[in-house]
Amino acid sequence: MELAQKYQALLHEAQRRQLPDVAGIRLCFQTLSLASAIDRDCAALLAPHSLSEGRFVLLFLLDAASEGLAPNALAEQAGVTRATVTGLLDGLEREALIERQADASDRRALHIRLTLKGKQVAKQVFDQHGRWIAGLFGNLSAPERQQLATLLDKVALNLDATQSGRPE
Amino acid sequence: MELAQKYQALLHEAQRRQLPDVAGIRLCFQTLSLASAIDRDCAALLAPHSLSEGRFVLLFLLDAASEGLAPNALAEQAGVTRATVTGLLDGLEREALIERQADASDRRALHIRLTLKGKQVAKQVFDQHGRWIAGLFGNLSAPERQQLATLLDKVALNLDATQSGRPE
DNA sequence: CACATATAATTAGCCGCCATACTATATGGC
DNA sequence: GCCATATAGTATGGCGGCTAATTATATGTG
Repeated sequence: MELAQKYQALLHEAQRRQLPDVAGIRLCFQTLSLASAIDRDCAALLAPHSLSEGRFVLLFLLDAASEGLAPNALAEQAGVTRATVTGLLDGLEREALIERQADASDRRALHIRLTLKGKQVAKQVFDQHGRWIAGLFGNLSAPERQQLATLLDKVALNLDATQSGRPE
Repeated sequence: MELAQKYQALLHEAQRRQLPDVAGIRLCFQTLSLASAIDRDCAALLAPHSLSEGRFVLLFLLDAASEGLAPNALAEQAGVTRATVTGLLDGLEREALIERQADASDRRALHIRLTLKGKQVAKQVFDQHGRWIAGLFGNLSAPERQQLATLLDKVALNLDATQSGRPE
């Protein structure tokens, strides 16, 4: 695997300094590089539709909610702040994929719905995205996948443990 | 492992729709979630020193170059654009960790060096960072680490293959 | 030497994330 | 009903990534 350039530079230096556990550093950088590569690949897939990952997530959530959703519900489900949702919705509205409608029972609130165009793009993109993501681990056997999932879980567990133990 | 909120929402919906290969989707989200968690953990470690990951990388590279480095060299090694380096250096300069000096032989160019404060912070942070990163995979056995590395490499290989095969 | 081209560092604008503040509105207790 | 508090969506500014443009400088060719 080719590590992202910054990780190559850092790793090269870690080796030069003969830091302990260079292999652990390398493993970390492998994980991060792979994640970056996946993100980059995903972005390339979404860009022709004028979508970013953030916009894609909102599109997906809205497609699943026939009655529309309020921005704060979108924020909750997407795991970002309301402020961020405003910007993402601005982009989607600019592309005529969504429309903002007033809420009848709460003058502060909005309902966000997909336009017809939005629904069409959604259908197209989800199909494409689904096929792409299904192929990501396509060269791993079922046992290998299980193995990978278990190992990732184990690392995440360690991360959670060290994080909660941090005296901050 | 607890997936990032947006992935939980997407996965929930993928399950609801009975998409094929939900396990593959889940595996992808596990990888991305772990990477995000590592990034977040790293950011928490660096923040008390007024450093972000980007700044840390530059600090590290500069610490390794006793004669200083030019911004374009930093950009190359860090794998970002010169424009991005300018912003990062601005931040580091603001914190008095670096100084910009004119290059005697090329009026367009600069030399970037660590200040004394910069060297001290660097020493402290690298020590801390090294211990942190060494502990990341601390709960994996040596064979498990090897396994994880191999699996990550394999996925990355697949990603590279599908990417170069893309007719763009 | 003149000039076309390339390069260095920075600026400006876009994007997506955050936190904070703001304006308008809703809620609940007294 | 009044008022303190909370909430909805947005604006603003910071940050770090990008691209393209800019100004100053360097290079190479004829």
